[in-house]
Amino acid sequence: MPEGHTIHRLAQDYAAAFTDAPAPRVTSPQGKFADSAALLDGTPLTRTEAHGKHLFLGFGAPGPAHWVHIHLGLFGKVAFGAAPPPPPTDTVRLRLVNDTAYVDLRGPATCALITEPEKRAIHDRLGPDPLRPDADPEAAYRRVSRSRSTIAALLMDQKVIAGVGNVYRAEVLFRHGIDPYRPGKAVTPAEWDTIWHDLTALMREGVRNNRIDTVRPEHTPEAMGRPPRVDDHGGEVYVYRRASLSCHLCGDAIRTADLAARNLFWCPTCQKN
DNA sequence: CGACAATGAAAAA
DNA sequence: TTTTCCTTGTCGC
Repeated sequence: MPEGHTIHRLAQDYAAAFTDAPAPRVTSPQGKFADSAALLDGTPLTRTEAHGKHLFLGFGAPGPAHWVHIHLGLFGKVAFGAAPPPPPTDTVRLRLVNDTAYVDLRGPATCALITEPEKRAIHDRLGPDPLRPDADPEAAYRRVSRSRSTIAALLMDQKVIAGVGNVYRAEVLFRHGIDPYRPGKAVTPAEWDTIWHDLTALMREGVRNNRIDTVRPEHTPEAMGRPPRVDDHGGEVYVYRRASLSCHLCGDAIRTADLAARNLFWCPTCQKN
């Protein structure tokens, strides 16, 4: 379920299992990364880093000589386990194994060996990431406030803000009653400040729990006396994938539409601003 | 067993 | 704006 929180969590988990440890065996059973895997095999994993939905694994010390750039895309997945690993299936793009742990990467949109300058170029084309300490929310607002695109499209644009995906965009707009079709240039500085800081808090919690929860304590199923969620995306939400179900707050039907090539969900009654 | 959807984004047109 | 790529699970026949 790869939005930015997932990738930051993966950076932590890769580090916990493979840094400060003997160099892992690196393989690519699926084959597409085989040459690079052979090059890295036996080199220690020394750093891991996330920016938006991009994951970077640094091999070699001290400033990593090699970076593996991973992007999960829509359905890439990572699976950690205790050593010894099971025989790999033929879809495992990248496997790391040491004496205590293994990790398998399947179905990524990107898994490539890159250099430090290439890595820098990726950072340069990404907007600020609410989960990174170096993030500058003003840089994002400069783009938002100049754009005629809708706020819903801008939140999904990784050049504007990195790490927000379809769930966080729908949920943060609901939480602040903002009409997803409002043009970016009509978003006030105060509103952007609210959106940014709420995203920071929500996504930090997402990293901690490894899932997306956006429902305030007073609106949980227990607090509202309604049945718990039925959807299988993993967390408790207001509108995401709840098309035609009733809004938790006002009871009106949640709507859905295509926006920025994805399914948008919103409550037309609660999000009129 | 094929069709299809899914929290993404780049390339092609 | 449309097509393409990556994988897995589910649904319908």
